[in-house]
Amino acid sequence: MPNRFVRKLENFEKLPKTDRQAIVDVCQNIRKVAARNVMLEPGDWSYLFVSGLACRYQMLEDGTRQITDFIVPGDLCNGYSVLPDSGICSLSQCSVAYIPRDRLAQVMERHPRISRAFWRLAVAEATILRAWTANIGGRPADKRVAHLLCELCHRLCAPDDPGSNSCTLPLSQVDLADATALSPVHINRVLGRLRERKLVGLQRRSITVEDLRRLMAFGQFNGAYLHDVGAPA
Amino acid sequence: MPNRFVRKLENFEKLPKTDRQAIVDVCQNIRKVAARNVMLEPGDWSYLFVSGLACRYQMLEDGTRQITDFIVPGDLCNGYSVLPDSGICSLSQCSVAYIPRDRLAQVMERHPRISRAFWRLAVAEATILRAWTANIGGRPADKRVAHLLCELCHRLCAPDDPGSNSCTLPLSQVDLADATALSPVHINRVLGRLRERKLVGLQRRSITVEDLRRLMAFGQFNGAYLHDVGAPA
DNA sequence: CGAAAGGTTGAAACTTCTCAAGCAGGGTGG
DNA sequence: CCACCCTGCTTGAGAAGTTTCAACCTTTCG
Repeated sequence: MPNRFVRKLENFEKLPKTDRQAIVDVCQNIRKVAARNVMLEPGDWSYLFVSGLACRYQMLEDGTRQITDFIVPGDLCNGYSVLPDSGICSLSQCSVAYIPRDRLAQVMERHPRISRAFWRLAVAEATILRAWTANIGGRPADKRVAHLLCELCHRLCAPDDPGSNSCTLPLSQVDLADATALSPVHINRVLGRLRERKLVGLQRRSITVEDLRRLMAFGQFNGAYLHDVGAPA
Repeated sequence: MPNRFVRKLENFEKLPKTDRQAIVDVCQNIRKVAARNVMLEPGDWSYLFVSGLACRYQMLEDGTRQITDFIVPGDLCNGYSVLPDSGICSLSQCSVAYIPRDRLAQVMERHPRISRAFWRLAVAEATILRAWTANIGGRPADKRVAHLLCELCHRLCAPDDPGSNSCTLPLSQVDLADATALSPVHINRVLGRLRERKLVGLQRRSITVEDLRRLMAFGQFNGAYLHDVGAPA
């Protein structure tokens, strides 16, 4: 199950078998979390997401919820940066490996390579966050939405079906609005236009990317910044 | 000189003297970079910023420049995430320690604690990036500008003068526009209003925060997310 | 001295938001 | 099984915030 995490780490740092095993060992305590559940980032546990989709968000002073990033299988959430008014919310049903904080520290102590891989991974994730900022700050609504959907497809769907040109995302329109910093009403209109062009399909609580390649062109999406994190094996 | 970096790392992980020394040793090759210089993130070097202010940016398809974060003394830029259309630009004169990539790898190999501290630091920086997203996505222009200025003051000025209530930032209005995702014209008007309220002062290529405490209240700034990185010793 | 860069100001245009009302589906209790 | 409610989606119209265009000014620099 945590293979995907190991695979991701090995994008950065080839790990000897003992290191890989150490990671697998530490990920035994897996639990299911229902969709639409707020998961407080706890002080003593780290989360390794095994399946499902979640998002990190921040509440602003005026009651707005800003989603700051999505969490996909193979992502590690260490509760170090617990802030008031921020949290993690599952969007679909997720399974999550709960890792005691001190065991993780122990593993890093004993396997320096893992520490370094963690660092590289964190740096790569920062690149994704910057692309998010650029997307929200710089692109008009329709391309912004398209770009975000493309990112999610790549991070979420690609590993299971590399050549896939379509992918269903468990997002409500309000979720998308909070992620793109647009109003739900506007999101609805933008999605309507994307649907007219047969780029996406809309369901009650999910959005299907029908033609990923054309959507990428439309949203000027270049996946280089994903740094192959989560790419097919 | 790199003391500030060590100090930052030790926010996360107490380092033995040998580790601290290893970092200092690796930071000997210091060069000056003039203001307004594009510094390509090179493949073989890491940069440790010692003094000055720089920014990371990303060019978008329509020619917009989006600044995604600021780089302050004590920040480490490892060129791993070199992307097309993104780069680093000095805003003031900077001094930068150039560190050969392989030496840094070596240091991490020999000093596992340093790797772990690097990881923690990268995670903390991600928190700052998320706050940036939330700021751009969620706040109206005036508060957004105020918030950004507050962040910069905290990261840039505080270490030198903890209790300071004012601080001069080497930013042109266009820089601020690119950082906040607002047009230069609008930035100009917003700054005009902040000046009327005696919150900031405007110079030709710099902005002075005159009353940081009031500006923080106005921009609803809570520095918790800075995670004490760069905080006074 | 001229040119370039940064800043200032006004007016019109545009994107996006808000408010408001209405519809559809899915689950629940009667 | 139906009525109901709740959530999520849809649509229209007016309002707001922000952008664009354009002109002009000021300072710096070559």
